Amino acid sequence: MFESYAELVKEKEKQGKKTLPPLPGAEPGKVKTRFAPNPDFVIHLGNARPAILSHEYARMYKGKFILRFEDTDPRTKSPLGDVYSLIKEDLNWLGIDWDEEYIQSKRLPIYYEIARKLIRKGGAYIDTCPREVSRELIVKGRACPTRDNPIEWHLEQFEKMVEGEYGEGEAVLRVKTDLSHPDLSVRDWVAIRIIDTTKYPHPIVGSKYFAWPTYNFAVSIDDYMMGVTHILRGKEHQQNTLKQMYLFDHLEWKYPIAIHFGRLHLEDFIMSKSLIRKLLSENPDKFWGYDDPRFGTIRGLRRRGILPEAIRQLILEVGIKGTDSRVSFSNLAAINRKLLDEKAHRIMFVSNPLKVQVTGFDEIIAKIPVHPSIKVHRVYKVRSGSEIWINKDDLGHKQLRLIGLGNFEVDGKRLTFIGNDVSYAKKNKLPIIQWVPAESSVETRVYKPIGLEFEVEEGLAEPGLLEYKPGDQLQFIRYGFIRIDTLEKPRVNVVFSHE
RNA sequence: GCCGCGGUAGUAUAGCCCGGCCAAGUAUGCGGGCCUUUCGAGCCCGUGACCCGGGUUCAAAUCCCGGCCGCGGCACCA
Repeated sequence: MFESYAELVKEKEKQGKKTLPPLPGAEPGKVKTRFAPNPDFVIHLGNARPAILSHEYARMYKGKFILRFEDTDPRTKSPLGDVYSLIKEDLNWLGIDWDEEYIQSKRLPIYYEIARKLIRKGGAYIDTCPREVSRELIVKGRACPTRDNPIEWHLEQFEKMVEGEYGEGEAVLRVKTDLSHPDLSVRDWVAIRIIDTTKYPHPIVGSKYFAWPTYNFAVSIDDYMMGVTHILRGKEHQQNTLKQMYLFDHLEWKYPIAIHFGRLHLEDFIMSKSLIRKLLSENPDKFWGYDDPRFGTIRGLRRRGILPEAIRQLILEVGIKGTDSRVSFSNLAAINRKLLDEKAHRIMFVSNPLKVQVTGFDEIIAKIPVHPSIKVHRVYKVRSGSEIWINKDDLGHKQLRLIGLGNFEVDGKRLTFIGNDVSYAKKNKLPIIQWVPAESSVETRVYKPIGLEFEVEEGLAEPGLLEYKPGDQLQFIRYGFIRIDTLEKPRVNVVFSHE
């Protein structure tokens, strides 16, 4: 157990890790945070912010972290059955583990129980006015006349709502707040409404329930009952915090500490759930799915070759500021590059290939280092007079050095060996270039995400590429980092991560 | 329109609560150098910011007021 925040920080720094600013009101061992996604879509980089920060703070203070699925709207934000597990996969991949897991749709009886309690306390009422009528009254600072009915009446109507005797729009449970609050949505906000689940079945509980809690109602109850001490979420929830506080007051509960941070935009990437959904349904041939590397979804970034640790570092760096952050991809790439560089194996890949002949020696055993800091090599035997592929653009020099082969003099499409001295190459600033043996190259297609498009580049890689499998991340020498995506017979498809 | 939050270098962030040690730290980017028997990296040096205007004070990035700009919310969505 740590005595203070200062010690927590010291401990972290000892491990060489980035630290977050202290969490207000946090006591080591007692912090409890949660990440509460709506399973209507896979999570993206923006969602990773509350997830990673909440998790990080919980771990930092040796507290608990909860994963909670907020799936209480089968009508307009219909949860998708497979998304629950996809989100869990994404979180695991990000290195997030959780101590407790809940699904709100399985907790409706709990919300009903609290609703009854709240009605008995006079903190909520059943509104059976037509929706437009209630609306007009609330705008004027008044309310549906049923607000003043006796508590017994409300309790009865509530049971009718639960039993399914009311149809959609015929009755709602409202929390009493302040009918003169400047924000109209705060005035007597809706806690429970009817959703006809015979028309909109819920992927988990089907058509079992008709009375569904709204976000604010379910969140409040869960945060209280689960003992959440700190709520970290985006500033789009600021008004919700206000609404929820009325409920906490009615029930005499203490509100957790809430922190609202700004939005996180990754420039040039689509993060909007609705837009991605639309693109996928309208262009099924153009996009690859939730994990298309052109999308800012967590799985998209993974397929692009972004490491989970890079995402974590970015989020920790951005922190809990209230302002929006516009992060460029090159910034994320810079973090990723640093992590990738020390472990990505090197492969010689030639784009824009041109066949040339090498002469002026007998036979050279070219040793290509798998990685500059490892003493393992791939070996290619090259005889004088044989052909290799190099990038056409590299031919514009008088002399050049071919990695592992030596220094050469350029004469048209013929390269003549002039020595193997590296210092000569350095001294004369010869470009040190990659090449691929002509008789055993690997056809390679590179997909470079550019906005919503792919720039496709065909090229040839050295045979060593075949030692790797989809998902492996490599550096194509003088080209950039790539992630092997799929193997298509003789061809290898890779996704370009970044330079 | 109403309500709320915020504005530090190209980008991101520290500092702001508890004014002085901040002629503002860090990362990335950019420029230059060094090292290395091969790409990359690493190391060193340099570049560059407190939205504007008033006020309080011996002293303001930090406190107060006004303006401007950005963002969020104003659902029987989450």
